[in-house]
Amino acid sequence: MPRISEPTVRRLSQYYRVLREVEAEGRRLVSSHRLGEREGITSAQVRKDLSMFGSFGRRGLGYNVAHLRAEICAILGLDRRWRVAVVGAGHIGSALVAYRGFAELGFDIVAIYDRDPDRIGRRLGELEVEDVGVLPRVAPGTYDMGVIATPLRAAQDVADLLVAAGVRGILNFAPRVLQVPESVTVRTMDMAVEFESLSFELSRDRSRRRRNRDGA
Amino acid sequence: MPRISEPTVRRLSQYYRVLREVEAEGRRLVSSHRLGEREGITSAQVRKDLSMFGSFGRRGLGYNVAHLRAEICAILGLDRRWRVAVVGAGHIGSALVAYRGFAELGFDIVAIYDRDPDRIGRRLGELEVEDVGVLPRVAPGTYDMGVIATPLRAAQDVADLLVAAGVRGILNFAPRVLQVPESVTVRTMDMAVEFESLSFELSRDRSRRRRNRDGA
DNA sequence: TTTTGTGAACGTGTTCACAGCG
DNA sequence: CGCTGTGAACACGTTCACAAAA
Repeated sequence: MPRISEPTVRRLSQYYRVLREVEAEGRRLVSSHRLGEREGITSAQVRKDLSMFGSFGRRGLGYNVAHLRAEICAILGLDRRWRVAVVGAGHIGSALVAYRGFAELGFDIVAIYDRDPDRIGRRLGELEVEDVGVLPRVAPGTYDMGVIATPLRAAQDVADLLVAAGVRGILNFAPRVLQVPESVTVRTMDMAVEFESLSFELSRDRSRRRRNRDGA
Repeated sequence: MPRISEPTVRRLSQYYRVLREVEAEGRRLVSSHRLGEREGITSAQVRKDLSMFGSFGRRGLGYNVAHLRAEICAILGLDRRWRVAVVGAGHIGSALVAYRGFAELGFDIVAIYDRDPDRIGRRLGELEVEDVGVLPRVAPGTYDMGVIATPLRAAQDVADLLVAAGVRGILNFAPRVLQVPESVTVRTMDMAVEFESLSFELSRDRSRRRRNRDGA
């Protein structure tokens, strides 16, 4: 199996989304063209991405929707459930706990922590906000992933706590690059960067605009 | 001025952040090495990025912090204020309105809309939730940018409304690629893609792990 | 004929390495 | 000597174009 690039993984996620839609529409087969179209991806790119993992299609016909969906599901590691701990019970943390879409994909938010005594003990859906002080005492392996939804100043400390608790992946909402061991993967959602990239684009001369790219 | 790539713009945003920190620390000069270090960017990359816009440094010394900060501020279009309308007064929309960090960068959230009668009229900080039905009647130019923080099914309709209202940039939290005219720029924050890219990474054999990348 | 799978060509972004200047 | 600015080399991702298969 060749090295898989980050853009390829992100697109697999998009194909997976389209496949679920297409499956719901009752189609049995889908071409690389149709598969990429909805997400603005060329058919050549779709075929190249999929060919990294095997030959899933049939020449002249396309891909079997159910089969390809199952393959990508396994490739992305979505054929199991992931236990996620959220740290920070502010707006973002609450939003994540309230949103049901992640559980559908296999990501169960099983705990939410905060430092603020006013928040500790409050109910959020099925969960009760726990004191982040007890996080260092959870058994390793309790959580697979952590989400950092705290103010900036707490982010690195929380990252350290999550790493100590044995998480192997972190989704970070704080606008800062986190120091973590090589064995831990971090993805940062940086809204400031997105806003600023919009303002850069809007500040440019209209006449020299390029194709409208979308991070999707 | 050469064509500026998307990764370069995102890094400018990161340099800008470091420069504000470094300025607060009272430093007058900063080297390309120090400037990139905190965000995990090499000094060569820093110099290359900056050289796209001019020669801001002094050989043997580095860059003047205040001056470079002002230059990047202008390049990113942060030397003015941007009027932002948020559509969707759920958790994400509320989080954006409550967070003060964006105003510091020049992004003023000046309105929040929703469709739900239970939410319309409610106060969120300084704002009152307005009926999204009145959005088509705002004067063009009232908003520079829009944020889509609605459920998936409403996203494209809201995008159309925002475009009709004359916004030129959209920050989209719905997991879907939006159809907009070429003159409008969209950036999508897709949490499902981020979660799935984490699960892909965590599912891979540890031994073949690569350098830990961070989208920052 | 349709559509995949894929090497080869291409384009773009990153890194190297060093000349140039302070 | 230190650090920037930058062409040249390199690595990587995308697109092309076509043989192969249904």
